[in-house]
Amino acid sequence: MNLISNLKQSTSNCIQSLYGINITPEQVLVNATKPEFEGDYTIVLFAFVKQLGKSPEVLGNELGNAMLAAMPGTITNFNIVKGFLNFTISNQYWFDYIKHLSPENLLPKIESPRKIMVEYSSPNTNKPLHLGHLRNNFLGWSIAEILKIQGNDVVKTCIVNDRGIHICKSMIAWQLFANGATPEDTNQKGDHFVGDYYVKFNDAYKAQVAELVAGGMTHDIAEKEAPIQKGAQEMLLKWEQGDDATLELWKRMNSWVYAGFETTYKKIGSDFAKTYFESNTYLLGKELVNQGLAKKVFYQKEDGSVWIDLTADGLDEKIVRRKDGTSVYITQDIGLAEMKQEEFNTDASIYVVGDEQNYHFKVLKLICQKLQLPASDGIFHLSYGMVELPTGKMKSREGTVVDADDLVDEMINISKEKTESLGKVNEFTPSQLSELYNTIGLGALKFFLLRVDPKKKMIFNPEESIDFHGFTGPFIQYTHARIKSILRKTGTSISLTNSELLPLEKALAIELSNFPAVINEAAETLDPSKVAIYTFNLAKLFNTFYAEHSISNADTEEKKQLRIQLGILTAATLQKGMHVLGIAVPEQM
RNA sequence: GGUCCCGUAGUUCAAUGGAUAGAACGGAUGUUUCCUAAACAUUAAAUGCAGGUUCGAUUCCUGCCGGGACCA
Repeated sequence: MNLISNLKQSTSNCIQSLYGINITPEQVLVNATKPEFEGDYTIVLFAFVKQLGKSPEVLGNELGNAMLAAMPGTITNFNIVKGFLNFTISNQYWFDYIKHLSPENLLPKIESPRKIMVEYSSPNTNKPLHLGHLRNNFLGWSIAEILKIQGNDVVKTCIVNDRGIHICKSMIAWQLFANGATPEDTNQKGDHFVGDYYVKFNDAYKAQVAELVAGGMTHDIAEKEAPIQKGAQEMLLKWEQGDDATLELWKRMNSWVYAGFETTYKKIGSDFAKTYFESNTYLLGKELVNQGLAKKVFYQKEDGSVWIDLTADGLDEKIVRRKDGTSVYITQDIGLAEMKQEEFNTDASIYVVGDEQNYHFKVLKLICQKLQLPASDGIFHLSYGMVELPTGKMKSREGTVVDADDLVDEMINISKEKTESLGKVNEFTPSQLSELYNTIGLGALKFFLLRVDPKKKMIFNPEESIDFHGFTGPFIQYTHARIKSILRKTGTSISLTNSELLPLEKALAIELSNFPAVINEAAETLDPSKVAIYTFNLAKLFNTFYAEHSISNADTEEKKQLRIQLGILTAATLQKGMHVLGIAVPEQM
């Protein structure tokens, strides 16, 4: 049990034995003591003052003395300022703490691991990945790793939206404008190649609409009558009828896209235990709709369309099957939920999907619950905010998207220039250099996107490149590399003897001890930014320590040993923290 | 029309109802005979507006103003 839990439990026990009143450990608020006051941890007394009918001073004294007796050797002193009871923790406690900590036991495994699915990425096959997808990919991967490092069994999955009208748009544009060209001919990445035809479709479509409007047609009708739009719709119909030529073209173009995606996924580190394709799953939901009709979860209107009434749950009525019998988006998701559950039988299923779909997922979960699908209570929508440009939302049709591959390449380039200008790794081989540039460039990008609370929308300014200084990935990578550089010189076999910790040494010990709680909180709230902020604070604290105290030239041998141990533990904690963010830390940079 | 989310230094982000609202970038000023200056130190700078609940509100409630998303 960690110190903070002990303090809470002990406070609860002491209040029980002093006053006979039951306060649960969870009700006890323990904070780190503010630097301007004496002490390490603070218990906020105000919460109990009224219930216990004591003044904060009297309560503080009685509780303080009882705690002193309850945790001998750990608590050495206490003081009371207003309603705050500050405890000083013994030097011996912290010394023993870091003595027994090692890179192998930084994180205790949780007692009751669960099997959890994380679905993320979810690309469309009509265009390449953009900045928004990067946030999704990094978040999904990180959440999965955070849950995994706790000891859970995690399955990463991906659903590819590989069918529908948007795919047909790229297909028809290719037929019309490509003259049979392929990605190989044009030396282009397949996803970009196909994406270009999606853009070409929209350009042609706009031109045709404008022409029709000029000829006297209203805008609304022109949008429906534009020949290229009609062509796309006919193509969709043919696809659904299983027309051979259409299916062949569809498979061919999708295969180009998958090759492109694979390159990008490999580069950014996304991986999946299983990839689902909507073209394989979209029919399944229909059967569940029939079952739902039989169970009277759904009802049919006169025109034949099928609905669910969610007004009792504070939502609207929602269509689940069109009058022509075709499935809607949510029907497919019901089918997919069932399919995943059958295959993996997980306790929980986390969907990493943008917050524009909040309503959709509320409905999905409710429907699954009402259909009594297994584990539908475990459905959780990890809703993240959009990445916006200073000018507003990114729109692929208007060419205002920040392309994922371009951005990744740019970041790697900047890290190359920066590294070269510093000239610290001149002895690296070309392949080591290239790996380092990747590590740093991607580290900067991933950290930038993960350091913000996922729920909040974030703004990305393409005019200003992502920083390599301050609250950034490279800052932490640098701190790690510097520690490793020291450890290469001092060696890492050490023997610790008792010594009095200096304030910065103690501060490091306390910060290191917070790591498990941070991981647990990040897992509970599904928020990697907690880990990002923690690793930054730890690195910053170590840098302050580094500037203040020498490790290899410490005054005494026992100090040197102690500081080497702090270095080992800090480096290992930074490495683990960054790992769950998908960021590698170099030995040298 | 209905539902939901968001307004914190110049900018991008923090702050389970707790002490004097933290960081980073940008601005100003310093630090390299000594373990990597992608670093460290000092400094100026903010809770949209008006009420309410509370010992205590950036946080909870109401209204307003401003931005965004979704449903039909």
